[in-house]
Amino acid sequence: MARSKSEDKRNAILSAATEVFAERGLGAATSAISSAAGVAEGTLFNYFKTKDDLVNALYRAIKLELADAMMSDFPRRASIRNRLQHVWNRYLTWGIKNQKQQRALQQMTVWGGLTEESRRAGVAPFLEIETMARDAVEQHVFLDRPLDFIAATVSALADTTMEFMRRDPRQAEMHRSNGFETLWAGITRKK
Amino acid sequence: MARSKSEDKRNAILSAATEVFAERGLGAATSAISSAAGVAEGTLFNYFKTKDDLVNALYRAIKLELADAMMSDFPRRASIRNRLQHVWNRYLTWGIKNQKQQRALQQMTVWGGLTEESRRAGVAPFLEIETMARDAVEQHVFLDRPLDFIAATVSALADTTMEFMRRDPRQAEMHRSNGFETLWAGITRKK
Amino acid sequence: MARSKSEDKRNAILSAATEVFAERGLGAATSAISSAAGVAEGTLFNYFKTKDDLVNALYRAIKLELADAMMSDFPRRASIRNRLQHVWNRYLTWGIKNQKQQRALQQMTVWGGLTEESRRAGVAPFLEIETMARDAVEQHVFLDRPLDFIAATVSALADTTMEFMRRDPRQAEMHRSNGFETLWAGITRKK
Amino acid sequence: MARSKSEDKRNAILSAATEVFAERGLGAATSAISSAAGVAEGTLFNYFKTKDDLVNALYRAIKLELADAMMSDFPRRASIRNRLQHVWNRYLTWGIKNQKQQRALQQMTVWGGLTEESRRAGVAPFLEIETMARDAVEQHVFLDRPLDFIAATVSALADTTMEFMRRDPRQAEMHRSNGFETLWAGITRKK
DNA sequence: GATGAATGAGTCTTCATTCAT
DNA sequence: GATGAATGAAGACTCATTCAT
Repeated sequence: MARSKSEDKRNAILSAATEVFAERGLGAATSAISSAAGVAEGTLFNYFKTKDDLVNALYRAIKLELADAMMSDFPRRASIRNRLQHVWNRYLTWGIKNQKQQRALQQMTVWGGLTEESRRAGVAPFLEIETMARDAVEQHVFLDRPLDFIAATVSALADTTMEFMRRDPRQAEMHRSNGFETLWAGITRKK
Repeated sequence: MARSKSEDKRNAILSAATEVFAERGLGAATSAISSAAGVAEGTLFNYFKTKDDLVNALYRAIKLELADAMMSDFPRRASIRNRLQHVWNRYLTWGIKNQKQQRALQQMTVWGGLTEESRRAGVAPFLEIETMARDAVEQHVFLDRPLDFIAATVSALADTTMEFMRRDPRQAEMHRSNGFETLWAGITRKK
Repeated sequence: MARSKSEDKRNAILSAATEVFAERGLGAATSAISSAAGVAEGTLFNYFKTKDDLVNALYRAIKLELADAMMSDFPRRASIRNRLQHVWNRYLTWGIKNQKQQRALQQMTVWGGLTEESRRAGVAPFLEIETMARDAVEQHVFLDRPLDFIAATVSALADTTMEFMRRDPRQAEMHRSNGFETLWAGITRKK
Repeated sequence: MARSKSEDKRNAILSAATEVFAERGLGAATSAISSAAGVAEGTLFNYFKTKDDLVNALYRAIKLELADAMMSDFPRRASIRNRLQHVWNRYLTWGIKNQKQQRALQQMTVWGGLTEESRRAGVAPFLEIETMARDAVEQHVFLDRPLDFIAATVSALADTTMEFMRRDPRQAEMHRSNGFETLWAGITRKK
C-alpha cells in the first residue's frame, strides 16, 4: 500500500526524532526534530498530525524494529533455556547497537501520552515470547508465577544489564551472562 | 518581626510538587505547583530560587523520608536474608503507601538536572545496605558480582514488584514474596 | 516556498522599537514594540533572537542612517571650517528631523549591552571626521588636544545645541550658529 | 524640624540607592537598595512612599550636596573668569571625588520620572551662577547668548571633561584646564 | 506537497508594594 | 517603627501548530 508523500521523508523524521528524543528527552522541540531531519518545520506536521502522534508512531516503529531483531530466527523448537537466552541476547545486542532507539523507547514507555492502541501494537509482535513462557510454566521449568510478572522481570533485568554493558564495555560479556544467570536462577524451579 | 518563612508553607510546596510531578511529570508548570500548594506564584520562588532548586530539594526530602522508612530498625545483626528482606519489605510498603512520592522520585532520578551534591546526599543514608551487600559477597552468600550490579538488580526487581502490587492489590503479598524469591534465588549462591 | 522573512516587517519592528525606546527608554517591554509594529509578540523574536540583539541591530541601523545623512557630499577638499560646519549642520538637521532616532540613539549609546562589534560598526562610517580632525591639529588650526577630547567636545556641544533647537524652533538657526561659534572658538587656535 | 523615624536610616537608604543606581542603573531593584542599606525591604517604603519618590528625593539630596560643594566660598566679588573657574573646578573636583553621586545624578537627570518640583528644587541653589552669567553678558564678557544656553554649554563641557579626567587620571589637570579654555574661548567675547 | 514565517498561549522568573506580626 | 513573607502583574522568551505562498 503506497503511502502518499515520501516514505523517505517520513523515515528521516522518525530517525531524527529518535536521536533528538534520546538526547534531550521528549520535551525537545519539534523544530529540533525537523531541522535534524533536514525538512521544514511545517513538513513534520504533514506526516504527523501532532507531536503526540509522532511519538506514538515512533514508539510503534521502534517496537517493530526491535521485534524484528529479537524474533527473527527464534528457535521455536529449542529448549526453554535456549529460547530465553535467544531473546535475552538479541535484546541486549540490539540495545547496545541501537542506543538511541533504546533510550528513546525507554522514555516513550514511561511517557503519559501513549495511546492504548500503540501499547497493544507494541506488544503484539512479541507474542511468541509469551507462548514460550506459558510452556515453561506448564512444564514446571519456570516457577508458577503470573506470566506478565515474569515478563516484567525479564525486561527489568535486561535493561539493568544493558546499562552495565554500556558503562563498562570491556566486561560486557560478563555482565550479559551475570544478568542471564540471575534471571534464570530467579524464575526457574530448582530440581 | 514579620512572619518568618513558614516551614509549613515550604512543606506545602514540596508536597504539592510531589503530587504534580507524579501526575504530570517534571515538565509541569510551577504555577500548577504553587496553586496546588495554595500560595501565589511568586511565593514558590521565595522558598526555592529556581524550579531546578525545587526539584533538587524535593529529591533530597523524599530520599530522606524513604531512608527513614527503610532504615529505621534495620536489624544489623540479623542474617543476610533477614536484612535484605527488611529493606525489601520496607521499600515496597513505603512505595505502596506513598505512591506519589515514589513516582516523583522515579522521575527525578532519571532527570538530568540533579546536582552531584543532591545525588550524594540521596545515597548517603543507605550506606548500611552497601555494607550488608559487601558482607554478603565476602561470606559467599551472594554470588561474586559487582556491588553496584547487585544494587541495580535489587532496585529493578523492587520497582517491578511494586508496580504489580499496585495494579493487583489483592495479590500484593504474593507479588511481594514472588519478587523477593526471584531476587534471592538470582543473586545468592546455591550451596 | 513560504513567505520569506520580510524586510518590511523587520523594518517595522526596528521603527517601532525606535519610537518606543525614544519615549519609554530601553526598559520598555518587547510586547510594546511588537504591538506598535503590528506583529505578534513571538514574531519579534523571529527577527531578533533576543531583546539585546534587537537593541544592537537598531543601534547599527540608526548609526548607518546617520552616517548617510552626515557624510554624503562630505566636502573633502573644503577648508577645515567648512568641513566641520558640514558635519555640524548635517547632524543637527538630521537630529531635528529624526527626533525619535536621535533620542533612541542617545539611550543606546550609554546602555551597557552594546557589543564591541556594534560599537566598532557604529564608528566606522565616520572615519573621515577623524581624519579631518587630525589634519586640523597638524595644520595648527585646532588647538593641540587629544583627538578624542575634541570629538567628545563636538558631540557634547552638538547635542546641547540640538536640544535648544528643539525647544525653541523659531530660533533654531540662531542656536545652530551659536553652537557652532562656541565650538569653533573653543577648539581653534587664535592667530 | 525633627523628622520622625530615624534620619540615619533615611540617609543610609539614600546612600545605598546612590551606590546601587550608579552601578546598575535606575532599573535596579529596591530590594538591592534596602539590603545595601542594611534595612528590611519594607523599611524603605516607610521612608519613601514609592520607588519614584525615592529617586526624586535622592535627586534633590545630591543636588543639594553638589550645590554645597560648588557654591560654598563662592567668590562673589572676583572677576567673571575667576568665578567661572571656581564653579568649574569645584564641580570637577566633586565629581571625581563623588563618582557614584555624579553617575547617579546623571541617570536621574535623563530619567522620565522627575517631578517638576524636584527639577525646580534642584536648580534653585545654583541661582548665583545665573546671576554671574547675567552680569557677564551685561558686561560684554560673555557673548550675547541666552543664559540657559550658556548654562547648558558649561554643563555639557564639564561632564565631557570629567569623563576624560576619570579615564586618564594622570592627565587629569591637563584635561581640566583644556576643558576650561575651550569653554572660556567658546563663550567670551574676544576684545 | 513543501515551506517557514506568523502566531499567541504558556513558561519561568523578577520586583514594587502591602501588611500581619 | 521595623520586618520580611506574600503577592500577582509584568517581562523576556519558547514552541506546537497553522496557513499563505
